[in-house]
Amino acid sequence: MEIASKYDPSSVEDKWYSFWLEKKLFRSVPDSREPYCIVIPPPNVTGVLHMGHMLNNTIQDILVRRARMLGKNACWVPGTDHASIATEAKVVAKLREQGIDKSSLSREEFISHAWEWKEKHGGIILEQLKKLGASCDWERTCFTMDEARFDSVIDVFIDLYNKGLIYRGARMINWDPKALTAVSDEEVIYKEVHSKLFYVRYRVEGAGEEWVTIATTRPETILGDTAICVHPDDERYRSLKGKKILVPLINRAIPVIFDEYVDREFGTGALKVTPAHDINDYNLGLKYKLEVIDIFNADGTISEAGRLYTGENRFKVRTKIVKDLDAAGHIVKIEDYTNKVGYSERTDEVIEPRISVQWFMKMKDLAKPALEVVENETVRFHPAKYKNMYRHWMENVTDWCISRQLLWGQRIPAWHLPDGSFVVAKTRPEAFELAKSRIPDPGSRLTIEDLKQDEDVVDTWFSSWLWPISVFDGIRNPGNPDINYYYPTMDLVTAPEIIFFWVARMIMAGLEYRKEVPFRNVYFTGIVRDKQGRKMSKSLGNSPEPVELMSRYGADAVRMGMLLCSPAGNDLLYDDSLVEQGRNFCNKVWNAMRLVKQWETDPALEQPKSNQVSVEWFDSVLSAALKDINEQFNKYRLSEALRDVYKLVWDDFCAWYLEMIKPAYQQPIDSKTYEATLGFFEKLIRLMHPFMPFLTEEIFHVLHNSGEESIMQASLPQPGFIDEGLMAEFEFVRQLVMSVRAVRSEKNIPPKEQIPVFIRSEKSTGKTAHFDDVVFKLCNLSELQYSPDQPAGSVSFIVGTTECFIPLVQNINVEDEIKKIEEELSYQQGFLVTVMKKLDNAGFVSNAPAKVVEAEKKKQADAEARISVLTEQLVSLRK
RNA sequence: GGGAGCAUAGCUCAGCCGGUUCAGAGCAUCUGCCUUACAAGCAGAGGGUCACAGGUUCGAAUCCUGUUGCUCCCA
Repeated sequence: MEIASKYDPSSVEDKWYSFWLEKKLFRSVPDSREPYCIVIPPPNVTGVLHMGHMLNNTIQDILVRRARMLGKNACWVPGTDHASIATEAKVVAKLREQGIDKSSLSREEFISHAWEWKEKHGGIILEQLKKLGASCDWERTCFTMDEARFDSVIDVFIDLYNKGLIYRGARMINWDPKALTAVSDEEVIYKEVHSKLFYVRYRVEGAGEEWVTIATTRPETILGDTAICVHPDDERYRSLKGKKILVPLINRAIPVIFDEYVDREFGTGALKVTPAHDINDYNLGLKYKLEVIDIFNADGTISEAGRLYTGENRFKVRTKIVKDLDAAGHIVKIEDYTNKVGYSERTDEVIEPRISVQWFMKMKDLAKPALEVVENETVRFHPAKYKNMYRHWMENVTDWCISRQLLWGQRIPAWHLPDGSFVVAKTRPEAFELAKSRIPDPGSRLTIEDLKQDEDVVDTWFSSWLWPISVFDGIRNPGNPDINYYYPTMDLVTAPEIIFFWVARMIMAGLEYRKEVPFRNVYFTGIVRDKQGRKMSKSLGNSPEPVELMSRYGADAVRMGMLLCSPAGNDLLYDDSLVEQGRNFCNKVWNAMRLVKQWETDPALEQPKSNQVSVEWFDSVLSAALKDINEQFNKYRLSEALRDVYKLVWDDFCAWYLEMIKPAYQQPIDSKTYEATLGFFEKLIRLMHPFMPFLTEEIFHVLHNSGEESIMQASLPQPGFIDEGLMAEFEFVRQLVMSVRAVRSEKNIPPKEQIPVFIRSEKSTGKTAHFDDVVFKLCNLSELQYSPDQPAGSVSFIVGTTECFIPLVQNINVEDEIKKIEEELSYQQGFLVTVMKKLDNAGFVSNAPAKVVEAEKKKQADAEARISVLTEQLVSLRK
């Protein structure tokens, strides 16, 4: 059978994914094994797979596949979230294309359109994840709006309301004038913008030509001004005491207030106060009981209350009002200015601070225990530096605005009564009962139809924070077998940017509803950027299309490429060369398989000593590597673990071991070595499987079958005996071989030409005792001799402290040799000086630990030995 | 404005509790090879004042202070 010399992932990947599905190898149900569970950070139904998902889900798959091979009952629960703002925007846009206006539809009609949209587009990402090899238990796929998750949200809302943790009230909130909804503090992105600082003078009432000048970036809000504020100690404004100021253009008289809040250095030291449109002004307003004039409509146009420019857009009005103010003589000057402006995360619209009646969740009490479990490492962060950020947020947490003025989502289970009060209950009849019980008059005329359900829905994150519980239906059925078995989950893999949106709140929910953290470890991935360090985005067009990338290079290659360069929490600068490296590695493994596969065994053949020692050596190398890799995984250093695997397979196995045991062309190999090699190979592909599932499954089946149907059912290899002595001995051999190769390369001796090598030593202390034959083979020697003398006409080199020689047929260039040795000598002498400096230092010898002093003494001895060898060589060369 | 983090080879990073021939890895670069598994490969080579300035110490890439530059988070 001819095996292609290039690995072709396209002929392999779909085949094995279908196989895994067919055999239900991703399926998990509770049993007596130890559980290992990950819940997917639910991607948003409006999204398509991007490079960030690729990285994130690759890591999850590695963890899950590894856990499975460690004998755990591994369960990876997939799902999506409903993304109320984003989805609603998509649906509105689609309806508009069809000529349908959202406002012409009833709530129910709109929601049925949204469901239709979700059914059509909502599963795209999950399908794409299958290409990546994601071993999710697809039978468990959840959605934040399906029945169990929907009900859980409602139940939790009611419960928290009854516990007094949810309240309704008028507060300054972040208003998105495009989506026409409130958003939480976390959904506001502050961006630096170049704007203008306008100096506007206001006339002081009654007093002829007395003016006060304020500085503002938002002159349009002048229409909502209800006070001017200055610092009580500011000499400049002493005279304003008891006076009134006239708002320009509309001549409303407003008071002057004195408060230390004002920064005297900023602008003119006088501040216009617009309580309806700025959070700080709002607080001043509360303090001084100022009038609140809301000059904006929900869509960001000026309202009737503004008196001028009614119905016009806020930004257009800014230009207009400046012109009008200038014409009326109110503009003093205009400066360029850089400030930070809040934008809506979802719509990129400039956020309008607005006073509005909304639903809030009290965070302080929930935050406290949630901080505690991270501080005491019940939940571990990887990397740990994110604890700082988490702590800072938790200690300064503000109440969470959870209501959204949207239709797509869980409608708030509050029922308003005609008298303006409300009750919170799951159903209308329940609400009615509750309402009746509140009314003191039994003969009340209240009917069930009088109840009006709140129009708002809850924030999508109010679904997501329950995810680790709700995917197992643990809110509605807290004692069910799934939740008891799988919760708490083990690892969560997510991006640091949602540490507050999601991670913090999941921990709160877990502690509140299960009295137990939702996961043990949080692995923070980096952000995937392009080569220039820019975030990948659609508008920049700097992101490769993941599915296309996988079909070009293979999913295994992409997985490797992504992971190789992304230690936890570090951003990954994506470049195709990373994926190429992954592809090349796959090909390397493939070709190693081809090599081994083509060997013929001869049962009559004895195992040569060199093969026996090679097998023993690699066995130790493998064990040592497995030990290291286990440790890397324990520390969640996945990228480093992969690097170790890469080195083990490519360098130690392919470049050294296979070359050591490789039979001559078309010669058979002894069966003992062959079997050992197959054993190694299988251990290696099992080790590699979590990283590159497809290639390893293919090779697993090509090589031989150890009984399991799939590599997924095989166990992960574990370290055995490590022969340190043998490994150290081989290090000398490795150095020797590399030196001989270097000489060959330098002297242009063709690889095919056999050469002799002499080692200055007594045979009895042969440096390569166990490996003589290996050296012979790897260096293509004609002879390997141990001798106390230097042969004539030879070049020399030093391995460790041992002198070696290669006699040359051609004349050696004495000058070149001398120069080389002199350089080496001067390096060694310099080195010796630094070592002696330490050893001559009484402080060092008396203070440093004995081990360190010993090491320095060894350095001294080695350096001296080498210096003497080099000196001798110089003497003999100069003869 | 408040907080956190980072600065090591051309690039991306590792380097733990200060001490092993400690200045490393991968990629990239350069040189030579189509050597019967692999040119998606093999062999070899060059490349760094560990941001800067002080300090602690017998000893600092590592600990402390300051400076500069960059990044992130929060308001």
